[in-house]
Amino acid sequence: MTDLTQRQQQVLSFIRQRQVHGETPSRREIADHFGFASLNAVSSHLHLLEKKGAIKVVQGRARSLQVPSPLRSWQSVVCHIPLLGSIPAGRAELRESDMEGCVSVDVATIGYQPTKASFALRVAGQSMVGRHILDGDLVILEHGPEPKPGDVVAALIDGQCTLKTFIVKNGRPYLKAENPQYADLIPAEELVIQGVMRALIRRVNA
Amino acid sequence: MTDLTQRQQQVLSFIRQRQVHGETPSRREIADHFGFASLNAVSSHLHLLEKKGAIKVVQGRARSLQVPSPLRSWQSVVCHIPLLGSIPAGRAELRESDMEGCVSVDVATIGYQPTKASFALRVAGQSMVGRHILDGDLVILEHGPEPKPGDVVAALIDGQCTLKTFIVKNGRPYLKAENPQYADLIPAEELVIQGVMRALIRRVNA
DNA sequence: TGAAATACTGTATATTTGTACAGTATGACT
DNA sequence: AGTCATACTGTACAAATATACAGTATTTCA
Repeated sequence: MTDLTQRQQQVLSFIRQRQVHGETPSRREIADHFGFASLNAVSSHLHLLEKKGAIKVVQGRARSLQVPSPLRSWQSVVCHIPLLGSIPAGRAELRESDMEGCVSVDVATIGYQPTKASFALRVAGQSMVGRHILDGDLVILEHGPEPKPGDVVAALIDGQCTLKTFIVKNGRPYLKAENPQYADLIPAEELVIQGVMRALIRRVNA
Repeated sequence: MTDLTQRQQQVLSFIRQRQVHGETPSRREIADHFGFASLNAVSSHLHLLEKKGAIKVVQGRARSLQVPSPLRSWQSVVCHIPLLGSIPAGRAELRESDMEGCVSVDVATIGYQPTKASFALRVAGQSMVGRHILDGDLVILEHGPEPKPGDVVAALIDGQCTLKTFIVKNGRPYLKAENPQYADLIPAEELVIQGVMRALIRRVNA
């Protein structure tokens, strides 16, 4: 396959940019962007791009350019999970005011399909290093399901949302910190469990 | 704001589904999907959905329905990183044949803008537990940049791509495993460093 | 020098698409 | 009974859009 011309690359990356923002450009919009007076300038570029396999043109459909990529065939659905700063007492209603950001990950990577009851938290403190969860890590949790012994859960303790390990001792549930310095055991019945950990994302400073 | 009718929810989720696949449906396609004989059925639904704030209709533009969401304003650009099964010797050319999957994450979450030299690996073995990197974790790396002391790097050792810590001792670079059981020190000059770790994603089995 | 590919202008047209208007039917609520 | 919102059929039309054809200038390459 021939390589792309400079101009063709420009057109391609313009289409790509628009795709990211959720809109496939029409031929007229491409012409406007590059200052073309003629639509045929766009059309011929698109033809060449298709001939070289860089794009796929669906006949007769508006705004339906497709940019295939070797990655594309591996991609799974990307879902968006609210990153909460703090969880208010009571139910973990996902209020807009508590939202601090958004975590977007594909389903295959985190290994499960998030629901409306999914949310993310940023870990504060070293209390879970024993489970290899570090300060600053981003944890994705699921609100609702009953935790199993050994699960990492988020619980509301003194108004603060804290990560603990859920354990059962003598038939009674407890929460445990995974750090020798914070080796306290809290009866789980006194607490509201906000969610069960499902995934973790860590960024490493360059 | 009024709640959505059952039918309106159906229409909305159909639009959402198509959006995920990269295409916004036209009014005729929506009509076809639901078996409407009239376009006005679609139009009135869209009007009501817009009135209730569930969608945004851009006037006069084909396939330009937008589905706003409280999350939307927080979303950043999602990028797609190839998940490699094995890295062949020599340059880390991203060949299609080595691709095993695709990791999609947004830029804000992993904290940097990946390039074409970015790739992901699945961690095999316990050699990096000391750095809180576990067996099965997914690591995102950047090919190219010179590692700094203390960075986690992927290196090609005996044809296997392995994670190590990059350290400098007596002015000479070494690679070190972060596990007392594998406490060997390898001179870095003998090896090809494939990439520097930038982020980590861990999935927790439900 | 000549051929071929690229990069455009200019004009025209068929199709897709959005939009408007008129009307029917049904259920919920007052 | 009457009003209102919802959920459609049916028809028509204008704007947006894709597409085709004819032609020019420039570069590349043989």
